[in-house]
Amino acid sequence: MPELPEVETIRRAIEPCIVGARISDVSLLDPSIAGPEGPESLQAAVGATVRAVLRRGKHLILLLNGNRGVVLHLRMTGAILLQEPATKARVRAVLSFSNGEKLLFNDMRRLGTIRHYQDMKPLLQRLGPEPLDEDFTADSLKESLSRHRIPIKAALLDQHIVAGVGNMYADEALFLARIHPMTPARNLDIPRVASLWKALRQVLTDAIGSKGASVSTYALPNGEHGTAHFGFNVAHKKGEPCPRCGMALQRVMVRKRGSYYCPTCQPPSGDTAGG
DNA sequence: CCCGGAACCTGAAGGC
DNA sequence: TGCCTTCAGGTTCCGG
Repeated sequence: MPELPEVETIRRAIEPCIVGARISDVSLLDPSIAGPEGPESLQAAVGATVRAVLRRGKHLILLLNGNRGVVLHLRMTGAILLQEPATKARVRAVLSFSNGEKLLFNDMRRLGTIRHYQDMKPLLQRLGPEPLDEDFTADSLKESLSRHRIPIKAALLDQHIVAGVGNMYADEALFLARIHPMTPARNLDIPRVASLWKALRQVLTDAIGSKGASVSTYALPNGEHGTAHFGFNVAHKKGEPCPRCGMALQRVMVRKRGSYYCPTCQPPSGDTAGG
């Protein structure tokens, strides 16, 4: 499941291959990948030069002239490949470039999208802060969380509150910060928010260093696997002993999302709803 | 505004 | 063995 570290890893891999090149062809083997705008809308990108490859949250952005952009979102099972896959591929789209490079959009479940934006500004502005940027501080996170009474786990998954965090890294950050996933966001005091802020940045930075977590279908554009999942403490580890205290890790549903945590290290606070 | 739930999608896993 | 149901989760949309 590609989250910020996985998309950032992909960005770094493809950037040197396509920056400065011209998009020579956009081929949609599965037209539904273009979303409601329809496959024709993507033809507007043909002929444009890739000025930069950016990441914003979980969005991968090929920045074109005039603040236009081609935006790829991998959703659950999407992957970007720079070469023909060895086996079991579900290639939904192929972007070809003037320098001979090809980007293959592989996606088993067909939830991923590719879109052309005439102006990137609306997308960039509606997303929350980048958790690894300097303007994302413990104070700004506290200010944002204080406006929501939803469970902190749900708040971390809200892309308007912080961009790029998904189910795995939300659970890992909450474990490091010793916060129960059901705790109402606005009830976290400054010290606990500061712990969470630090944990979020730690978890995401470490995962980028490990080139992402290859659970499910995620792989690098050259087919290699990331290793971040080997460092996980709680994600997808129901029943295994907590690495800190040894207690069996539990899994609960928070807003329909499987949430892994240690019942001892992350006890429900007195004000935790639904505990 | 705030919040919960459905829908999208397909392969794996579990029940009978 | 095999059919059927449920689950996985990022995002958007809809309704109370």
